[in-house]
Amino acid sequence: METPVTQSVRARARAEMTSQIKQKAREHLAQDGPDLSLRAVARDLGLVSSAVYRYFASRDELLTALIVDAYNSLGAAAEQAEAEVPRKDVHGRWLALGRGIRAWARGAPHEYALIYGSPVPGYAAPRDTVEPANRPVVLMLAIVSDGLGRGELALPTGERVARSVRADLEGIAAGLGYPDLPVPVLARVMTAWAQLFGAISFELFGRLQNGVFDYDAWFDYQLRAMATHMGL
Amino acid sequence: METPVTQSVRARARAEMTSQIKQKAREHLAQDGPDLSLRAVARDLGLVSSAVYRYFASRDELLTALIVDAYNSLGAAAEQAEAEVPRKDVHGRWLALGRGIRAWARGAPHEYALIYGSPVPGYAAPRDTVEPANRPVVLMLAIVSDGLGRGELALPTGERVARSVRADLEGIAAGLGYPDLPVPVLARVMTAWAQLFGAISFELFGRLQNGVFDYDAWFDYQLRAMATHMGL
DNA sequence: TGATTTGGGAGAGCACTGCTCTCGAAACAG
DNA sequence: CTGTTTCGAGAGCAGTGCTCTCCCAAATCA
Repeated sequence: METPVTQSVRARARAEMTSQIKQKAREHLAQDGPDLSLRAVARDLGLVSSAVYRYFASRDELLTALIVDAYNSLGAAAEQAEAEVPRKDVHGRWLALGRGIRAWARGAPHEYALIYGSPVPGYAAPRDTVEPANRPVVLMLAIVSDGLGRGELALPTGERVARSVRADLEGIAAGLGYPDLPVPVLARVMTAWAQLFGAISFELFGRLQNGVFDYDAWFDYQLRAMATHMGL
Repeated sequence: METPVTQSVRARARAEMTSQIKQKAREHLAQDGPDLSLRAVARDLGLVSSAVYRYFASRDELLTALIVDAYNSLGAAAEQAEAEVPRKDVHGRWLALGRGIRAWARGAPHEYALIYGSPVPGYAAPRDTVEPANRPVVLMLAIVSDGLGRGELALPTGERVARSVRADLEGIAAGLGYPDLPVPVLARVMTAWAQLFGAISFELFGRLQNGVFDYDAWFDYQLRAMATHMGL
């Protein structure tokens, strides 16, 4: 019942090399922008370009790996930030979640651009990415769900939601493990999710330059505004 | 006092060629994604690659020209859509504006990605782009300003805006020609602007695939939600 | 142990890219 | 008609993604 050590040596070397390539690629991405050069990565690792193809079948596959990693990294950061707030403080949990996501994005803007910027040409999101990509949304649903259970969520009233939208939202919520959330709440959460993404993108992509200077405060304002919108 | 016809011939030919290059570039962008190949554009025009450099100093400069055009195209589409609604119907004007922007984006997704996706590596927004880029925001301010004047805008109450945010927002509004709008209104308009952008980006970049199917209805819901948020 | 399969790096090479340079011809100006 | 400007052609450079062959060392099997 021993682990196959011999194979493990090779496997470990391979895993090591793979993560080294990804790491160098991330550095190049941060340094030289999104036009990632496989050859440059190989050079920095003392490799010849063709050697990299033993680990990634193409440049796109490398990028896909980086995208998957970025989704997971963002998801972990979001979950950790949110977890540090007492469960009963649903408003604080939302703020922490938003701030955590923004902090991660500011710390790794190129990886943020990778997953939330314009999609890469040849790239079609593989199955690996959809689950980690949903982690922040799942967190949002968990927060409003808790708020609802604790009676700390103001249910939206007078909400008119088209039937098709209702169906779509119910499908999404069911797929993410929250089949019982009221549709108006879902609608507002998804609206806030788009707002959050838009706010961060505006900041990181420089769309507010020479207009907003105190980005921290502006982002916080928006977080609170959407909290109110969601009834938190 | 005649126009210099002789020079005009050359100038016209040059303008013609310039716009042909841009047009073909747009087609390639739509066909083959954002990795625009100058040589391919030249080939399609029966030119050798170096000839293109008589018109654009670099690939980046061509892209910049396309970006400026895209901003203006979007601005014009937004203004036209908004103009078709009676002035007194401020709610309808907001809906028309949002739908117009989305329609333009869906009709030219690659140009939308060019201006609202991740920024191009070497590219720093030149002065030419900031004015056309602001046109949609100016429209939004015009709508809420009209709504305020006509008493059709519900002023937000209980809004707490940090001092630095207040200053930033006032600066933005003043720079866009609406120095007298109340800060809470401004804050909500800018929040809605980010939401609008986020909603369109999610749709176009496929971030809601297998979740939302009736994109029209979902977008309309969000537009109405943000209208309420702005007091329209 | 010895033979053999396998993994992975090196190197050459192909087609492509952005960009620069020189050259020549046409269009313009005086 | 002469000189100048404009602009396309072509060659060439350095870089790219990717493929192929070669080859060696390490792991596997007999």
